[in-house]
Amino acid sequence: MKDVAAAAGVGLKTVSRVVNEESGVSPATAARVRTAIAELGFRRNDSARLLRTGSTASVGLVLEDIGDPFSSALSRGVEAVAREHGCLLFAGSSAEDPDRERALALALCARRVDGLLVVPAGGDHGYLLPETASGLAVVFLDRPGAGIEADAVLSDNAGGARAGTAHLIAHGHRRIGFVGDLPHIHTCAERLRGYREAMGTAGLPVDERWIATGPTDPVTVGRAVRRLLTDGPDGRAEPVTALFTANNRVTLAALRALAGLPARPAVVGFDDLELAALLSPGLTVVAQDPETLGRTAARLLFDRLGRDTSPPRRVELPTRLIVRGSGELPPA
Amino acid sequence: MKDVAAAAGVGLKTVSRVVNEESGVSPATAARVRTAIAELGFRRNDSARLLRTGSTASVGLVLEDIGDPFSSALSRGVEAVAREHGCLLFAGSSAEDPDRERALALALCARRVDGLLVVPAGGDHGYLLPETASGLAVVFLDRPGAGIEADAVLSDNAGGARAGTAHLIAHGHRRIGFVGDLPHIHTCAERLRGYREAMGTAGLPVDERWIATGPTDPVTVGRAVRRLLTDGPDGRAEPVTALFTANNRVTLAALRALAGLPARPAVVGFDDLELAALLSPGLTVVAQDPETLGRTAARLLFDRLGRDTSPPRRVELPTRLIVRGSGELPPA
DNA sequence: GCCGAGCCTGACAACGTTGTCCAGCGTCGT
DNA sequence: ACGACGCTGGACAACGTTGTCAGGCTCGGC
Repeated sequence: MKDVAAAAGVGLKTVSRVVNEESGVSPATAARVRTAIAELGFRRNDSARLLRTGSTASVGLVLEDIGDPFSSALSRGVEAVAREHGCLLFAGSSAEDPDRERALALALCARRVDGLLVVPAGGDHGYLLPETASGLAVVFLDRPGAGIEADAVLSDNAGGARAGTAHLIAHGHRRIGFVGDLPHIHTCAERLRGYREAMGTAGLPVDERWIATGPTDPVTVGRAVRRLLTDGPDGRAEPVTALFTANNRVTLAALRALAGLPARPAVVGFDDLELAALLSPGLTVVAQDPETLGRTAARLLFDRLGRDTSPPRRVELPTRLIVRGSGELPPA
Repeated sequence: MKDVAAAAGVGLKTVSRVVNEESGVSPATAARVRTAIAELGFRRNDSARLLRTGSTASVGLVLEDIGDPFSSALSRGVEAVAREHGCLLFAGSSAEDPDRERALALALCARRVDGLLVVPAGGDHGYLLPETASGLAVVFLDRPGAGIEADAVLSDNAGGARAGTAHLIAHGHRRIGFVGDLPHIHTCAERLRGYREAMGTAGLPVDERWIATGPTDPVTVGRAVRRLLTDGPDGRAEPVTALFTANNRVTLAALRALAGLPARPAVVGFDDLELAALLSPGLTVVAQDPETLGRTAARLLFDRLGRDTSPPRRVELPTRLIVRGSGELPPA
C-alpha cells in the first residue's frame, strides 16, 4: 500500500480511501490510485485490516467429521448463512475427541473468529468461558454444550426415536433392538430415551440385552446386529424381530451386516440416506434436516453478533418419519 | 499482553517469550507471567501474531459444494493433512459458478492464506497470477486450472469411463447412453472422451442422441433418462439398453428416475455411492477416492510451501471398477 | 480583498504481536 | 582485581491497515 501511494504520488490514507470506496477523493486522484494498484497488482491485506478494525469476518465451525454426510450437509447450511453475512468459514473436525474439540475451538478463538459453532464432542465447555466473557459468540449444534450458558440448536431426537419405534410397534413388533452410537453422546442418549418411552407407552418390556451402543465401525455394529438376531438359542434372550438404528453410520453398517444374514428384520433408521428410497424394501427413516440445523444455528449466531443479548435459547427442530416399507415387515 | 506484562511486572517481550516457550526466561519470572496470564484469561491473538510473522498458518479450499459427499470426502483428506501441518482450513463453495469461485478465491487471497486448493468452476484462473507471483501456492483439485501454471491432482477420468463403458460392452450392450454433467466441466468432458474411446475400440458407432449432458437436478436427468430409453418409437433412434452415468449426482437422479419406469437398463456409474452394494442388483461403479485426492493435493501444496520449486506437476490417481451386478444385465 | 465554509488530502497513532538490539548483572578465568 | 562472557529482561520498530485530526485549497459572499 505504501508502494501504491508512492507510485501514485499520494498519501497512504488516500489509497486506503480508494480501496474502501470511501467518499472524499476526487475522481482524478482516485483514477491515478487505481492505475497504480493495477500496475503493482496490489491486494489489500485483510488480516491487517481486520486486526485494525477488530472484527475478523469469519466464523469457526467445529464438527465431528467434515467428511460425514450429516456434518457436510450441516456445513452447507452454515456456509450459506455465513456467506450472506460476508463471512468466511473456518471448518475443522473433532473426530469425536474432546481434546481435539478443545484444541480446535481454542485455535479458532486465538484467531479471533467472530463466532463459533460447535458440535460438542466433549462433555464440558467451560474452557470457553473466558472467550465468551470477552465477546465471543458461541452456538452449539446438534447437541447441547455443558458448563456454559449458550444457545443450542438440536433435533427432536427423543420425539423422532419415539415415532420410529412406535412405527415398528404398530406393525406388530414386540422385541425391538436399539443399535446406537457411544452412549455418552447426547443424541444417542436422547434417542435411546425416545425408544424406551415408545416401548413403555405401548406397555412393552425392554430387555437390556436388546440395547447395543458403542463405536460405529462396521465390525462392531455387525457383531452387535448378529448378536441381537441370534441371541435366542442359548436361552438368554429372544432374538429381536426389528431394529431401530440410531444414526446414519449405524444404519449403514447394520444394513451391510444384514445383507450377509438370512434373517430379515424390520428396520427403521435415524437419519435419511441418499439411496434409502431405492432399496427394496425402501428404508423407513426418521429424517432430520441437517442443512436447516446448520442454517438455524448460524442465524442464531449472527443474531448474537448483532448484540442480541436475550437469554440463551434452545431451539429444537422437528424430525420427520419417512415411511418406505422396511419398518412394515411383520415379525417372523 | 500489555496488561499481562503490567500485572506480572515484566516487559512486553518477556510475556511474548513465555507464551512462545522461548528460552531465556528464568523459571521464577515465567511462573509469575503464567499466573498473570491465567488470572486475566489472556489468549494470544494469532491474527496479530501471523501478521507480524508473515505466515497465516491457514489454507483455503474452494470446492463445488461443501455439502456434496464427494466434496466433503475431499475436504476430509485436505483437513487431515492441514492438521498435520498445524494449519487451519478455510472452506467455501463455488456452486459451480465461476464468479463465485473467483470472489471466494480472491477473498482467501486477501486473507493471505498460505496456500489455496481449488476445484475449478471457471475456465480461466489468470486472476490468480498476481497472487502466485507474490508467493501464494495453488493446487488444483479434481480438474485442471487454466490460464496459470500450477499443480493439479486429478482422477483418471477417461480411463475410468473407458473401463466402465467397456464393462457394459463386454456384457453385450451395443447402444449405451451417456448421462453427464455440464459438458464444459473437465471431468465430464474427460469421461465422455473415455466413453467414446471405449465404444470406438469395440468398433461400435455412437449416436449423438445417446449423449445427454446438462444440469444434474433430478428433473433434467429424469427427462434425459426417459428420452434415452424411449427414443425408439418415433423412428429417430433405437433406445439404449444401458446407461453410463458420469457422476454421483447424475447416478442418483438416474436411479430415482429408473425406479419409476418399467425399463431395466444396465447401469454403471462414475463415483461410488454409500448404499451401492445394497441395491439389487448391486450398483456397479467406477470409484474414485476423493479423500486420497484431497490428501494428495494438500501434500503437494505443503511441499510447495516448503519451497519446492520444481515445475508444476499433474498427478493422476487411478480409478477402480467395482463390479456389483448392475452392469451385467443383458440387453433387452 | 478578506473571511468562512466546504472539500480533499496526508501525517500520525493505533491494533497486538514478534524480531532486533542493547543494558544490566552476576560469574568465571586469568 | 579486572575484563569477558552468559544469561535475563526490556525498549523500540515493524507487520499493513484504518480512525482521527489538522492543514491546504478553492470558492462564494460580504
